[in-house]
Amino acid sequence: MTSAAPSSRQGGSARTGRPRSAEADRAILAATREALVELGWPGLTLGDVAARAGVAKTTLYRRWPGKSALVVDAVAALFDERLDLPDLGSLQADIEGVVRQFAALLDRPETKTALMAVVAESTRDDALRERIRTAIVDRQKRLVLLGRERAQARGELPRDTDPVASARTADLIFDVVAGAVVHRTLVSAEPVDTDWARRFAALLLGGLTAATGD
Amino acid sequence: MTSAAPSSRQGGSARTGRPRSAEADRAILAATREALVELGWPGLTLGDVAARAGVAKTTLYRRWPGKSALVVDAVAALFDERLDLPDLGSLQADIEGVVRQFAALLDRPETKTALMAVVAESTRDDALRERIRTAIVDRQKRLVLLGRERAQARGELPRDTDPVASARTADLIFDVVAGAVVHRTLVSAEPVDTDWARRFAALLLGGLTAATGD
Amino acid sequence: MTSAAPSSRQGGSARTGRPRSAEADRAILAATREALVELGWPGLTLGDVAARAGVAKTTLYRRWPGKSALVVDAVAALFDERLDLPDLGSLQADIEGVVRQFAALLDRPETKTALMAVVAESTRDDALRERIRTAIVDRQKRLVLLGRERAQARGELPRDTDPVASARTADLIFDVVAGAVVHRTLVSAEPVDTDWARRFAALLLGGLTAATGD
Amino acid sequence: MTSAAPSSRQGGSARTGRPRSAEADRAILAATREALVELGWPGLTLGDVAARAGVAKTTLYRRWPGKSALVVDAVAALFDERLDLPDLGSLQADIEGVVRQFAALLDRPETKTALMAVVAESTRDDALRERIRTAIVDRQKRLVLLGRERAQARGELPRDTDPVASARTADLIFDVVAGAVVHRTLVSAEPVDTDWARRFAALLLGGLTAATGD
DNA sequence: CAATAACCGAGACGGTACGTCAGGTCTTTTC
DNA sequence: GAAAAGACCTGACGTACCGTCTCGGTTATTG
Repeated sequence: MTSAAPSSRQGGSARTGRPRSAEADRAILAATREALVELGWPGLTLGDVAARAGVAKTTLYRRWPGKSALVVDAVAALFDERLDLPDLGSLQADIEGVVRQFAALLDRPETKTALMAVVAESTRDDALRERIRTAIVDRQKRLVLLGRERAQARGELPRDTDPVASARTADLIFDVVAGAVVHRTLVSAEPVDTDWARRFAALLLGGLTAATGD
Repeated sequence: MTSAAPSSRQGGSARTGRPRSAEADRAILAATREALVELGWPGLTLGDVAARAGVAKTTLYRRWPGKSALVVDAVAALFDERLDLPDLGSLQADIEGVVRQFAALLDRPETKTALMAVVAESTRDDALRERIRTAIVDRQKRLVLLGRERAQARGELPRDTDPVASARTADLIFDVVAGAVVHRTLVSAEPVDTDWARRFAALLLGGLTAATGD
Repeated sequence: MTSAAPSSRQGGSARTGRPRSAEADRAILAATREALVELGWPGLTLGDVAARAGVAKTTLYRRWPGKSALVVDAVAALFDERLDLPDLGSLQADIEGVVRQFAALLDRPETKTALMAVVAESTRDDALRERIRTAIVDRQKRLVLLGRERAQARGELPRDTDPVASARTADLIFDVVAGAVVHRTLVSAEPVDTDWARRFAALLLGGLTAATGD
Repeated sequence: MTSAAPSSRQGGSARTGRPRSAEADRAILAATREALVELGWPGLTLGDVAARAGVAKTTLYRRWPGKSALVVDAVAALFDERLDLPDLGSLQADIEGVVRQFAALLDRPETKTALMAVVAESTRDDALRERIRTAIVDRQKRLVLLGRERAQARGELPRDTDPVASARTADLIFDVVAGAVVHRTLVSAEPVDTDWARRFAALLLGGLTAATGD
């Protein structure tokens, strides 16, 4: 499940000339993550990334529109790699598990420093917001859907009746889970330990099961 | 309820010399908010702020260590002004109310663009993180405490028994509420409308009342 | 007789990449002289020079280490242009001529204000002193050598026997002539008029012819 | 023969109020020389001088109009102290002696770095030029006059007949001697050793005795 | 001996230039 | 025609020093 490709050539009929090096793409994204670890978002410069990747700055600008988009692509791969939903036997356990995975991901220096920054930029850049949505947000909503399916199969949650309400609830849950973990980790700057994960999962689970009707 | 003063002179024994102009502080913070509205976080420069405030750049650097800290102070005042917790008769209504207030605050151009940016910077700057905590986070936790008190008075929530657990729960709720609203607004980039607020409040309320013990 | 080029790329093997604009060099040096005329040495700023030359400040710093070095190069060209030694028929006349030329040069606003300033800076900056020596001092010693040759051809001075002593004497004469004119013009702040030039030339000529041996 | 007092109160009728501290004057001038030695002219700042002297910057500005004037006063005292004209028995020896004294003075870090700088500034500041003239130049012309008197007493030079021509010649000699030594020391940056002093004195002496008429 | 006037230290103030750095673009030569 | 190299323009950065100002407080002379 390879993550987002960089912006492919826009013009349709491009066949002639030297082809773009695929190796360069990998090197650039790896260099970006590496630089992010060492320097953090504010210290990361495209010139430095280019130098680490053994690539000219020009090449970099030919493929990404700027620093933010590059970082989104570099970080998105980590989300695919690091987040999954192993079946832990109960919805409570599954929630705890994904919460702790997500917290661990946010604790990595690459993501910790970069995620809020690109979100901040995205408030003024629609293309960037769209890139974040497709490369990160929408891809990870699968976890919510999968978790609910399993819980329904186990009988922990009722079957969906209205598909529209179902989708809205999934979005709500995603915002609550992701938002709470991000806020705990980056704003409150407190650890997401076993205790917190358990208490958060209990709160969420209580809310989900209490809301019989709506 | 005046919000955080800028970094006062660190040396304790400061009585001599020309005193700092209090007028300048006000002008600088106002200019910062104004510039934030017009230019957004990335476009905001300290030189421009100084010019708008009719103040020299050096004056600005004498009082704040940098752009981020200044913005935190400038924005913190808005949180004090814009967030309160009028008694709407029920916990559900109180939650809905504060959620919508907070969402409205995050929709203002000053905060939308700046808040995530300073949080991003704070991941690499302990002093900045501390400033955010004292100027914004800790101050707004009062809303959670007040809401719970009222709900307890109404009999909607049980009385606290263990003060330690009580404090931990307050923190959890704060992370959930603030995180969910921020994520909905800035990451998912969807509106916090009446419906969402109602459904979120119901979810949270369910979780709170379901968790009898713990 | 084009004067000193600015500091060329230090690394030897530079062939690739965009070459430095030769046009920029000319524009910068011209702008420097122009700014020097209008603002004088203390008022001259590199930012202003860059703006006049239609060039970025960085371009300027890429080629010169600072204000002083730039001014040396800018002024050196004037020395090449403005000083020569037309054959006026006698050593006395030749000395008078070059003295008045030099005084006229020192009376120009570009040189008057800048020359002493860079010499002052050079007392603490070896690289600058070396630049002054190669770009100005050594180049103008040619005038002394040429004048002596002519005088010898006319029989006004004896032929050199010892080349070492000859060089030392040339240096001495250069210091005396240049030093006296500079001191008269800038320190005593009195004009180098016909009378002064004639009396100075007579003094020097007397010294030269009196010293038969060494 | 105490050298120039700093600018006294301009208003005539000042008698009342606290008088200016004479101690401060001494401390400031000493601090100036000290800072000049350590930092050189370009690195010397009035704030630093004030701190060294244990004095407020205000006090300093109350007495001198700026950096240059202060330095002139600080340096002028050295000229008085370090230059004299002991009778060495012949005009040649006297010239050599004063030349070497002057060169030694110019080799001190205070003077080396400061002298050209204030001269440079004086080209744009008439008050400063006047201060240099009265505090330094005119005071040291005494050496020329004294040397000539002695040489006349010894019979090495003819008695003056025309007082006007006599004064003009003294000025010329002063420019030649001071100029040559300054140029040798600061521009050519070569040492004024025994040999150079002897050859220079010989040249000058030759010029003086050759010029019978005129 | 009180009033007054000028001094003093400290340090904040508005300015201005500094030299550096990053973002992007453009121009070469090489592959 | 893409790639590497590197010069280019733009514009902000944070610092330093300038010379002025505003404080609280300290000497002197004058009344």
